[in-house]
Amino acid sequence: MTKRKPVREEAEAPAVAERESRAPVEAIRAAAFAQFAERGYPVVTVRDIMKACGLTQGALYNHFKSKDELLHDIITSTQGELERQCKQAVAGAGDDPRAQLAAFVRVYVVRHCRLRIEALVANREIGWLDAERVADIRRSRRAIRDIVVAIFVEGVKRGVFDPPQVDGRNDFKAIAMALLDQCTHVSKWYGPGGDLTEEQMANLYADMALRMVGAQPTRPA
Amino acid sequence: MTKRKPVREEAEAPAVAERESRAPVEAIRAAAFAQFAERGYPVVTVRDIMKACGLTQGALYNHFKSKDELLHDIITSTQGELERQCKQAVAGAGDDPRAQLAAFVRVYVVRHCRLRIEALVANREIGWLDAERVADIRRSRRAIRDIVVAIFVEGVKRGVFDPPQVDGRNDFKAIAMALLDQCTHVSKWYGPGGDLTEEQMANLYADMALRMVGAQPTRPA
DNA sequence: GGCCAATATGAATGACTGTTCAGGGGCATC
DNA sequence: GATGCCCCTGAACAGTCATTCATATTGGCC
Repeated sequence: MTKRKPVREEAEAPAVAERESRAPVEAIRAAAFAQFAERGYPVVTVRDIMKACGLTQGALYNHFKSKDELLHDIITSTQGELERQCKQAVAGAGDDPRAQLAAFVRVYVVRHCRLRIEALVANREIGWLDAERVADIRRSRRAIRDIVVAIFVEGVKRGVFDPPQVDGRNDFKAIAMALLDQCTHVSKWYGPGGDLTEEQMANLYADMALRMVGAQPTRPA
Repeated sequence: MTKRKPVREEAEAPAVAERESRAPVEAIRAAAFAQFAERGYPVVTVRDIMKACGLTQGALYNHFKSKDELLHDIITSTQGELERQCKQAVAGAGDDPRAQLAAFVRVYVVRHCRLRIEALVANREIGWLDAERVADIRRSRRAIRDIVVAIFVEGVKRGVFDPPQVDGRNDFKAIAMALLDQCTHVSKWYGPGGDLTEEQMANLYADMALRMVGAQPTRPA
């Protein structure tokens, strides 16, 4: 994307040191990202990445310890941003679990429509990381799932949700996984040239989510 | 699908020649399968696969043209069987679209719980195949989606479904994709050691599916 | 002008890749 | 016993890979 050469910018803007130190790293990140998305981590070579930002293979190791670390770096930043947005959406949705769930799904779906490349890489390439690097990403995913579960719990407590039960018992985790799976994987097939806009997708999925948990109408019809 | 060498079959018990000709091919398939599932197609070597079934790398090429063809063979047989099972489930579910949808989801979910390794490979590794080999797999997936869409259409026509709309219009394809995504990806997280049995998963997902499309209760409560 | 710390280069390293192929065994058939 | 077929072996081939490193270039600072 933004391909920047290490041009020294004369002392002016306050972010001088920052921009200078960030430029090559950012270029590598962006190039790696685009290539991982298109062709997949294991078949993208270090040479490919570096050539795409006008450098040679050796230069990578001035900025990242290894190819693995580069991937990890990319995925964690995407995942962290997703978690942050989800929390923010729920926090800003007021008190009603129905509104919270709708807000959550809306943000989640819009993000996965808009940044579907990022989502794709994060979901598809995670398997190439070694166990310890994968751990904190899994933690973040569990955290997101638990946000959803908490909304379910509160909604049932207040009597505004009536989710499907398994042999008379609730299994919020399974329902949360089903919901997240369906929302996550819009990134696999949604395209802006399709029938629906991001906004329409968000509305549709929020609607389906509320139906899945048997939400009562917000105001008495 | 059934790849059979041009072995002249002597006139005798048909099972003999079949067993003999199938043994090495099947062993390779199974070994490749297990390894692709665990580590991913591009990092599994031909040597790995063949060692796992007690042969050396060269022997692969007595049975498959290339590593690519081996993967393609594995995925198409899985996908074909899935499509067959889905059609059968719907056909055997009687006339009511609600029963058809429930039967479809039940079969689809049970299969993706039970054969989650197969599903995982088929979904994750498909990207390594070249365009022409990928085409018939995509065709099969569209066929499955269209089964679902057809059920939606019929259900709405009969007034037993009331699915969420987008700006007053139906988008059955989007809903079908959402439903299939959520059912497909149980293969990523379901484990027999978890809280629910396959049967309970099937019931839960069938229930959610009916809710998603606003199905009327089957008999007046 | 001289020095320093970053950073880029590109050849070299050593390992691993999918695929080919000449050679050889095992076995049912003549 | 010979023939012919299927199948396997294991070395060889021609690549590609991530990573390292000695060497060079750079701009900022004294």
